[in-house]
Order: sequence, then C-alpha cells, then structure tokens
Amino acid sequence: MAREAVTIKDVARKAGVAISTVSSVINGHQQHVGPVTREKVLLAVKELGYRPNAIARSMVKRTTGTIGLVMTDVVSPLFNEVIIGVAEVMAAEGFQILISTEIGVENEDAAIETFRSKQVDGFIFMSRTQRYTTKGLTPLKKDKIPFVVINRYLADPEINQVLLDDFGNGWTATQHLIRLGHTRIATLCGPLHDALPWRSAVERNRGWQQALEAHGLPANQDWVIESPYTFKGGYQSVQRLLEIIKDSPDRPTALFVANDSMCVGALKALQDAGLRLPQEMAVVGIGDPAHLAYTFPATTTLSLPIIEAGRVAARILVNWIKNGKPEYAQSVTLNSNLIVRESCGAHLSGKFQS
Amino acid sequence: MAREAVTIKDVARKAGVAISTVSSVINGHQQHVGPVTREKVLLAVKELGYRPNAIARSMVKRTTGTIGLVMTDVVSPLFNEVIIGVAEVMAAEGFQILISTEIGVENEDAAIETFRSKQVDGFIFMSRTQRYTTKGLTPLKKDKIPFVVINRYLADPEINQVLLDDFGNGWTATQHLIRLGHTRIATLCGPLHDALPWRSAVERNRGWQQALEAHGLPANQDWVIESPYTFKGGYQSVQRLLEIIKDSPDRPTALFVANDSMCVGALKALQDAGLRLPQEMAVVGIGDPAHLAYTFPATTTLSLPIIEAGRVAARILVNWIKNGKPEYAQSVTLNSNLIVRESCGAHLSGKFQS
DNA sequence: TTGAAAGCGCTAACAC
DNA sequence: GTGTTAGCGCTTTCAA
Repeated sequence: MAREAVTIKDVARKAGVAISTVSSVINGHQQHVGPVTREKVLLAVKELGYRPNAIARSMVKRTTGTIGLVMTDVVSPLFNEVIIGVAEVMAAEGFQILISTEIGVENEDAAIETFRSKQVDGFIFMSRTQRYTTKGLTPLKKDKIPFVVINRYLADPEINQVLLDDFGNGWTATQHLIRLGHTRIATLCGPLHDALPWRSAVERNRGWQQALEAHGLPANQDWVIESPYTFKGGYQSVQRLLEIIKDSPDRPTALFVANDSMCVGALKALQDAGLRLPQEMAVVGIGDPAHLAYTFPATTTLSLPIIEAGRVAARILVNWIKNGKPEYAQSVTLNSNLIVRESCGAHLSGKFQS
Repeated sequence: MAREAVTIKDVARKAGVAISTVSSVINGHQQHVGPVTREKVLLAVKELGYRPNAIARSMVKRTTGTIGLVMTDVVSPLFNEVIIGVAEVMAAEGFQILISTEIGVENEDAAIETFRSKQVDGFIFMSRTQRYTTKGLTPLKKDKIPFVVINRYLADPEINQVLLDDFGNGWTATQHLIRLGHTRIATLCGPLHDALPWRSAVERNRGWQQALEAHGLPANQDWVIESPYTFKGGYQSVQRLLEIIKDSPDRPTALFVANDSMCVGALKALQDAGLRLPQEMAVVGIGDPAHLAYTFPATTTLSLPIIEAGRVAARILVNWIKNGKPEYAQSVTLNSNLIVRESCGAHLSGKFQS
C-alpha cells in the first residue's frame, strides 16, 4: 500500500466540501449533488490521485465483492481451467476472486475459515475427487453463505451443484463406437472397486454397459479392465486385455477408455503391441482435449466442459449474492462434447454421420 | 457473510472483560493478560464461534495479507501453472492470493487499480507475451508497492524480475542434438520479425545459432523458418522447410523447434510427409512437458520451469513485504531442464551420455 | 494486569 | 443540495 494514501477526507478538504458529498459523487448518488459541486469533487479526485479504499468500504457495506474459489487440487491442469470460466463471469460482474492457497482436500476447512474471515461474499468449490462428504459445507449452509459446488455429487438437494455427466459420457462414447459398426467393445474403466470407488468410473462404466445393452450388444465383463486413472494404469490394462483376448476368436475391435491419462497409456501400449490404430483397435477416450489432440493417432474424446462448469457455477453464485438468496436449489449437469478425431476410425470408415 | 456475525464485542461481554483484552489474547500478546482471564476469553471465543473479521483488522493494520496475481493470459494452461508455485509459498507464509479477472494485457492497468483499492500487500505479474513496457508498473514503483514480474525482461534494473533463459534453452537444445552427432540442424524459430518481435523467439534463435558456431558448425540461414507460435505455424513451417531442402544433397537431419505448439504441428507434418522419426529427422522442442510427453514419438524438450518461477517470485515478494523493502533489486533467470524422450533419437543412438 | 477511548476510511441516515 | 455524525470491527496507545 502506498505509505501515505490520500483519503476521502483529503479530497473533501481540497474540494472544499463535506466528506459525504465526496462519497456521493464517488458512488454516483447523483440525486443529491449539484453539477458544480460534483465537478469540484471530480477535479480534486483527479488532482490528488484519489483511490477509494475498498477495505474501508467493505467494512461498512459488509460485502467485499470478492468470492473464494476453493480447489482441492490445483495441481491438475485440466481442473485448473475452471478458473478461466469463473474469472470470465466474475470480471463481467465486478467481483474479484480469492483462490485457496491451502492445497489438498484435507485443508478445505482451513481454506473456508480463512476466506470467511476475509468476508468473501460467496464460495465456489471445485474438486476433482468427487468426495461425497458435506462436512465442511454444513456451517456455510447453516449461516446462509452463498456457495456452489462443482463436480461433487452431494446427496443434499438443497445444495447448488454443477455436475459433469459421467454416465452420459460413457454412453455417448460407446454409442459412437457402435455407430461406427463395432459390436465388440472393451473398456478400461478406472478404479471401480477401490477403497472408495470413484463415482466417475462407476458411472462411465454404467454408461458403457447400458449403451451396449440398448443396442442389443454384449457387455462382456471379461473385457472390463480395472486400474487407476493413470498413464501406467492404462498401459498395463491394455497388456492385460491383450492377454485375455489373445486366443479369442471374437476379439474386441474397439475400446472405450474412461479417463484421459489412462487413454494415453493405452494408446502407447496398443502401439507397442504392434496394433495398427484405429484399424485394429478403435479407441475413444474421455478428458482433456488439449492433451488428447496430440496423441498419435489423435484421440477421439468426450471433452469435459470444465471452463463452462466454471461459468455456470459463477453465474449461479453471483445471482445468489446479488439477490440475497439462491434462485432455486439447482443441480446443473453439463454434457460433454464428442470431439471426433482419428483414434475411433471415423475418418476412415465414413460410416459416422452425425 | 453470516447475517449476524459475532464480534469481538460479544466475546468481551460474554467473557466479562474488555474488548482490548480479547484482542490481546486473540493476537497472542501474552505479555499483558493473566492466565485465568485468558481462559475465560478463549472459552467465550469457542462457545460463540467467534471468527475475527480480517477486513476490520486490515483496516487498522493497513495490511491485508493478500497479494494480487495479475496474469495477462489466463488462457494458457502452461502459464497457469505459475499459480501452483505462487500458492505453494503463499500458503506457507499465510498470504492469500487475489487473481485478476480482467483478462488481456490491455486490462492490466484496470487489474492493478482494482487490487490497489483492495489494498493488496503486493503484486506478482505473469505475462506470456514478454512486453517490454513498464507503463503500468511505474506508479507502483513510485508508490513503493512491492511487486515482482515474471517473464517480462524489463530494462529497468530496479525492478525485481524472474526470467526464463531463452537463449540458454536454444543453446542447450541445439547442443543436445550436436552431441547426438547431428551436424546439420534446422530450426523453426517462431515470430522473429513480427510487428513486435518476440523476445523468446529472438533469444532462442540466437541460442541455436551460437551453439552451432561454438561447435564449428554452419548455422544455415535457409534452414531458419519463421512462423507464429502455433500448431498451424509449425505444420506449415515444416512443409516449407521440406520444400527448401528437397533437392539438397546435404539435408538437415535434425530440427530445433522453438515452441511447444509449433512443435506438435511440426511432428505431425513430418509424419504426414512420410518421414520416420527420429531416424530421418530428430526433433527437440521447448515448452510444456505435459503436452509433449504424449506426442508420437514423445518429444524431447526443454521444460520451462513455470511453477518454480512462481515460487521464486513469491519468495522475493514475501520477503519484500515482510521487510518493508526489497532484499535487493534482482533479476533471477531460471534454467530449463532437458527432458530426453524419443523424438531426438537419444534412445536409439546410445550416444547421449550426460 | 486490565480497560477506556481514539481512530483506521468510508457510508448512510438525518439535519440543516 | 450539502454537511454532521454515528458507526462498521478491530488494534493500540495510554490510564487506571
């Protein structure tokens, strides 16, 4: 801060008017101030280089024009993108964003406390791990503090949430392969039976299964390979799958991979095994397009709308703050876009239309 | 904010002591408060669920424990990473981070104004475009507001800067190829002669040139292809290069690509032209490892230490804030790490040792 | 060792 | 129309 900041008092003195008059013109309360006085004030403001102290203002208005963005996992570049969406609408609405420096789910409560003491007007929570807990959020709810939660799938219907359509993604990815003519579709499904199972894995797998069933195709459980959401997991899963199917007369011709990191590993393993892609194995993934556009072949993928999730959450939050109450308790589920690239073989088959 | 927040006054009343006593125990001014009084206060704090109002505190202490992070380009995932580094040290130091919602260089001044009115204790500027200007920073300097600048290469020696070693990156990348036995090395250099030339392009190109000269090798200017830092730029540059060298007996066997997006485009173009990589063309790039690890072949690259830049900048800033003055005017240049993957052919040649 | 009171910079009644 | 004044919640002399 400037050592000797000029205050509203200085402006008032310089302009030869009262403090409250200055306040009026600063805040555009035009009703009560004459044009000449107004000019005098404006002049003084300019000459002194006066900059209103937002802290002092917050003090009396009891609102800061600042929201807290709590990310349990700043480390993920993909999920970082939520900032872009949030920033976009907050800029338009004149809010500032405080981001949590405390990293990791376990520090979420600390972040909430810090932000509350800083008097943020509301919160956005972004998590990657899809925890089911509401623990840290309960006090917020009780104190009627505006907040919206992204990607957390909480059971509480009173909480405003923005969700990604995991089931739909699994369904769409699989259906895309079916439309391309594949009838035997395997899947790398992620951590389905972990200590705490990942909701996204479970849902995406359900999508795969139901899409197949809806088309009267078999959802062969031997072709469901579980592994962590990692490059290595994807690589090893493919090796396992290849082992399982090696003597099979009816090998799968397509593969749905439920996560981006896994998908890159899978592609690598497939190529290391000498398979031609997509001719001998068509692949569809889910996740970050920035990554998957650069694989070889470029990966057809369902692109998670993270930026849009940020926008939507921000809009809900801003409305809530401005109106003093939530529009209504809502849970918005965002669909993904299917980005057709090369790995699914659509560019070869010519079969895929829509 | 909670509608009816409990204040220090409530605590004082409940504990049967004076406001100033509560303040003392809250802030750990142990000197002046007896153990029984202290306990009474602590109890009241707990029972009431008192949370100090940081805004009110800031008001009188004239410091907010908040810094402003101004990014001219939030849209770049790579440069977003700076947040991670900054957050890491700010968390440890107990500062919060306000991020600029105003996007684009042209809005930098607006961001500065907003943050100043919010009384941030200091600034970190992160830019991608390496503007030479000091315009918006001059008032900060004049008012002795702590700030540090990342990736901007300002001439003013009094400004604290964190820089990336563009020249060194060009040099190292090229030298790596030389060590692998290449003697004819082309380069895609980026926007060297643009309306406003990109410093990074100029410097990286200088690194390429001098590394070659240092080894007594020709820096063939016909093999310097200019284009924007884009996927398309890289793709087209390779096409141009291939055209130029197609009848040449002494074709280049290696390529230094001065930017990550360009590099991905280049790889694609090379493969589309039917070249085997890295056997017929070895490639080294610069930029984001997350991207370039997934190309085919995986790209050997100089990985820009963006997170580290955030850390370093944050440390300098925090010191400045805490001591009331900068440690000294410094300009820290960070070297990149060479990440050896497949595109350079090191795994085949066995020549590369260090 | 504790408490009273001034004041941080600003807004918003309420008088004039 | 314009000015006076009482806070917002807290820290910090300074007395007691």
